[in-house]
Amino acid sequence: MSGDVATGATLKDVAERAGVHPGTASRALNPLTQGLVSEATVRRVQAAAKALAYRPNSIARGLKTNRTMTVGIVVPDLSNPVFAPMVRGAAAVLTQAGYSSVIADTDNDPVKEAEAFDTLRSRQVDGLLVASARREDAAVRALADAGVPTVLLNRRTDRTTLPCVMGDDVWGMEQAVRHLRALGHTRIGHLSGPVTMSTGVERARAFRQFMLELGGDLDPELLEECVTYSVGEGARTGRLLLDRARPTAIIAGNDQIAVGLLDVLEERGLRCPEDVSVVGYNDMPFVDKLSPPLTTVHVPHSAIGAEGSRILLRWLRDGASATTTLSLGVDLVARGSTAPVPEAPAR
Amino acid sequence: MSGDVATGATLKDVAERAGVHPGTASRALNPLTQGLVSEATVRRVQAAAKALAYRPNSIARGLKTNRTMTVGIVVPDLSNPVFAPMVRGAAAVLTQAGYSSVIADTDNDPVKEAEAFDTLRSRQVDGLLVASARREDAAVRALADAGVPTVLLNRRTDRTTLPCVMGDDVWGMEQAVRHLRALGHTRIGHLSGPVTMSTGVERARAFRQFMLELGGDLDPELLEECVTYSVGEGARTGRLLLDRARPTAIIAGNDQIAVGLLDVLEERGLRCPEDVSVVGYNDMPFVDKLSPPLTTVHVPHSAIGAEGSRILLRWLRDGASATTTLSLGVDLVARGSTAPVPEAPAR
DNA sequence: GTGAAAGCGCTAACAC
DNA sequence: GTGTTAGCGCTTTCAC
Repeated sequence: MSGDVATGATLKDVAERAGVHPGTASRALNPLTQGLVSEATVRRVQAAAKALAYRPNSIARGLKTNRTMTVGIVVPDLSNPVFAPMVRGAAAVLTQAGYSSVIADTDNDPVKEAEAFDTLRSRQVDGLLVASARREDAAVRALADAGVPTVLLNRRTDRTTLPCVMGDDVWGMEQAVRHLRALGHTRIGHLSGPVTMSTGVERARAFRQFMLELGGDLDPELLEECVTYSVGEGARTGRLLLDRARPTAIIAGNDQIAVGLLDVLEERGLRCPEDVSVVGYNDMPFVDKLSPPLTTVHVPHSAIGAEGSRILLRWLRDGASATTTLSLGVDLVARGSTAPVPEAPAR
Repeated sequence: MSGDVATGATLKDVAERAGVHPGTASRALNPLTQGLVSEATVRRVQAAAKALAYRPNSIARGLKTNRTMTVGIVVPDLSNPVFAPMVRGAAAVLTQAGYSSVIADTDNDPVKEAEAFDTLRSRQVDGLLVASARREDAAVRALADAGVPTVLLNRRTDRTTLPCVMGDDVWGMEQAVRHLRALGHTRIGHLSGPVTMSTGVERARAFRQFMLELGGDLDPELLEECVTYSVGEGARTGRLLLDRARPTAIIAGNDQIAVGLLDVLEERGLRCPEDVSVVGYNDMPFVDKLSPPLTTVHVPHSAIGAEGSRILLRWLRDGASATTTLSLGVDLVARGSTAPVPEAPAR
């Protein structure tokens, strides 16, 4: 018998046992070509396959068909609560369609990202789901130029024709500003995300737009930029902002930044929401359990992964991309960290 | 030229361009066999490879060498903050060693777990990292029987010889009980994890052991079992426990359960930690920001993934498992949810 | 030091 | 309906 225990029986073994040619066995086992084979043979082959615990070697199949039924998923940081659900949503759809998911974590490092693309292409993945794109991303551009089926998740590159699925940042920010304006706030600060990422600039741009439209104070003093999406940066920029301005409310670029800001507020003896209202972005797990529970914009991360996968699957099936940018709906979730503007100015 | 844009040049193309035989090109490109080829040829081949942006087809290599340099990682739920860092830690070590990680999310479903194993073996993964094992797990047993290199993470099966890396549950629980006893608590409840999982029973067993050793009230009234590790189950069992007993402290099977319990405490008008102290388990991200900040046992999930990968890698290299069970150190992190036992009994 | 040739396990075009 | 054949891209004996 060929093949060791872990490797298992080969198609040739099955064919031999069923007394047919390997080609016939192949046809009998493949649902699509099964019709070309007599029913009796199909049964015999299937019985043999079962008896030998035959497990098709999909790698050999891939070599022949030039399709591996594998998709690469590239994320900047899997332990970030934003990306794990995205991967999960993607993997669920892909598995359903018979695809496997190869994961690569770039650790927010452009070099590692490029290496990941290389490795993944070496492995002949049929397509790529990329959540790690920066606005200027040579590696992603190379992917696009090479014609590798690729769908961007959550973040997009500037001037790219690659399909992209993301939360609707403009609508999310509109809801945030509207909510705060409705509570009477005009002095609203913004701790924006990194300018190197589309989410950072697009939310910041939308912030300015709606402050203008909805009549808030568009004071440059109230704007601060985080270098990364992190608690530490939220604290750093929070201090900077509070040092020179007296906002009654602050919108953070994401929930981590908001958490850092909350720490700073406490450190300064400022109460949230009595003195300063805070709005986050993403609605990470358990931010509803913070004190105060965080008002934030809920983004359907799992759906982003799932929809991205569907677009990629369609691309793979039809052989052509649909250059869609899909903006998924987001919802402001009002919780305890926002309240009406205080009578007297803060501090 | 063979191969389309996305597929790229093949080894044959490189050989042609360098004016050598494909076999020679193969040797020239492989660091291990490079010595067999003249330096001049090596340079010519490398130049050709570079010029054609040659990307070795690792799937073809795998077919020949019977190694895919791929590891399957199976988790019950990637969006659970416990497993994402574990996968990340594993992937980092594996990538470093030249392996890719294929992820499978079983959604806590034994059927999906078995299917995942099947798919992964079909794909000829060289080994498996399994974090979804239940105590009785036929699929995992089949893996072990088949001799598939497999390392269990975080949870183990009963009577298995498979190597396993986990946090030291006994030591974690000892610290939890000791901490509470030191604060004067004797009426300590336990909302244990599912009995179907090793972590559930082992923590519960350790709880009983140390309550005995350290002189707590080992009253069956103070014990409750969760069916899943979830906020909902924490709330359900929390209500049950509080309905019939008056603990001054409760140790939860994990942080999610603790969060559910915290909700119930509030719903009953019981203050934490003044009336009831609460201890969680895992130290999920942001439980330090809860109100009160959760005292919990920190488990090094990322290290579990990393160490598990190292054991698997060694197995793959040496061709034999070392049947280790590696218990990684854990640390109780005392925060605001635990306090000295109140003078008057709770409620 | 390099070329020739076989073959990993499978599929697909072509016979019969 | 089923067998035959070729070959996916690579590695690896075996010659020379």
